[in-house]
Amino acid sequence: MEESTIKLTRKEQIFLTAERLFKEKGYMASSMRDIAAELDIEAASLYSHIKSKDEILETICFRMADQFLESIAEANDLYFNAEERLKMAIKSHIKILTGDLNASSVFIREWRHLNEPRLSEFKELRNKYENEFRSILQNGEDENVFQTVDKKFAVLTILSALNWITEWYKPEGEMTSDEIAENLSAFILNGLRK
Amino acid sequence: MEESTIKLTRKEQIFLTAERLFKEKGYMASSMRDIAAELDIEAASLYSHIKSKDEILETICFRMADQFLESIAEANDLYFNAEERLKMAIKSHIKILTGDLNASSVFIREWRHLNEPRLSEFKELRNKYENEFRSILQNGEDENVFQTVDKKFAVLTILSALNWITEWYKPEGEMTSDEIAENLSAFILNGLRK
DNA sequence: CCTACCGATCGGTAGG
DNA sequence: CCTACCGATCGGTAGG
Repeated sequence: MEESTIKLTRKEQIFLTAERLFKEKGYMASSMRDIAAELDIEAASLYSHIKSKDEILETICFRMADQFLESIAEANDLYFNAEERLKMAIKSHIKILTGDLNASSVFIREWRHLNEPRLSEFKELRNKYENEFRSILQNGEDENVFQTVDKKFAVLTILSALNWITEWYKPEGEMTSDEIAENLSAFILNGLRK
Repeated sequence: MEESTIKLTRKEQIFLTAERLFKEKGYMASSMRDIAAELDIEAASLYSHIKSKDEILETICFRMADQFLESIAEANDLYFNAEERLKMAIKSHIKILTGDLNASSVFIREWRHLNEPRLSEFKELRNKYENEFRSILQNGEDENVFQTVDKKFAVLTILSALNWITEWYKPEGEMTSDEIAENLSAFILNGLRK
């Protein structure tokens, strides 16, 4: 595990531990004392490295949001037709998810516990990301390659299928991350193509 | 709203209020005092009608689980070919979800906070339900109507797309529950057919 | 990074 | 259904 073999700052160790606990038990059910115990220190000592429990959740959620937004910008830069853009966007999304399951789960499930104004900022980033997907579907429709569908509805359906991966994916499992990406993008493209 | 116009037992009012709060803020972030305040009574008074906070969550989760299991049994009873079975199973699933968004959200998101042994019982029911879907996909493959796919993977993908509806569906929105069911079952069937 | 501690809040009970 | 209350636990601070 990274936590024990690679040298990380205490702050990063705190984030990694929190991600794991937040995924397992949820943000509200994980106490600062739980996190501290995992690191063999006292709860009060955490506050030498971080400002608050809120800060941990914020850091996790916004780091993930940034990664997702970067990856779709890259897909749009690299490709110019809708089908390849969507294929890469789906694969990158899955790569990010499976590359850090703990942080991804927190990003997907626990963002509701962000406080304002961070909560609104987060929702805005999410919306921006969904918008990029909607644009790709529109591209495909304009190119006469994709069917005419309700974009909002289609994007939410696609992203839900992708995000659910964090609920069942096991790195030791039968399917590799790439196989999942291949299957899912084929399934989705198949459903969208004319 | 049902809560004010139809006469309900106090116990049912407590469940309805809890479903709404658990959906909005999550189980852990909703206190017994929050629930009581919504009903204009003291927290201690809740305990004349229910045994514990746990009991509320259990009731919500298992009621929903029972509904889903009944609905798929009905689909299997009424139809004998895979395509019709799956179509009805999808539509019934969506009807249950949109028919009670609060309870459905709790069922989907908050079951993790069940305690043993109820947690294991719940997971078993969930697995039973997923198994019924897997059987239908197998039927379709045997009938030479559906493609050969990884059933576990396909069912999780289908259910995730269905369940995500609770995150964005608004009864006042543009799409009716039936339209969503129609679109989604067409999309899924399209992806599965040979 | 620790000891010692704070005020707030939690689920729940006793007794009426 | 309420008053009065319990022990436990929470996020966080002061001061070293």
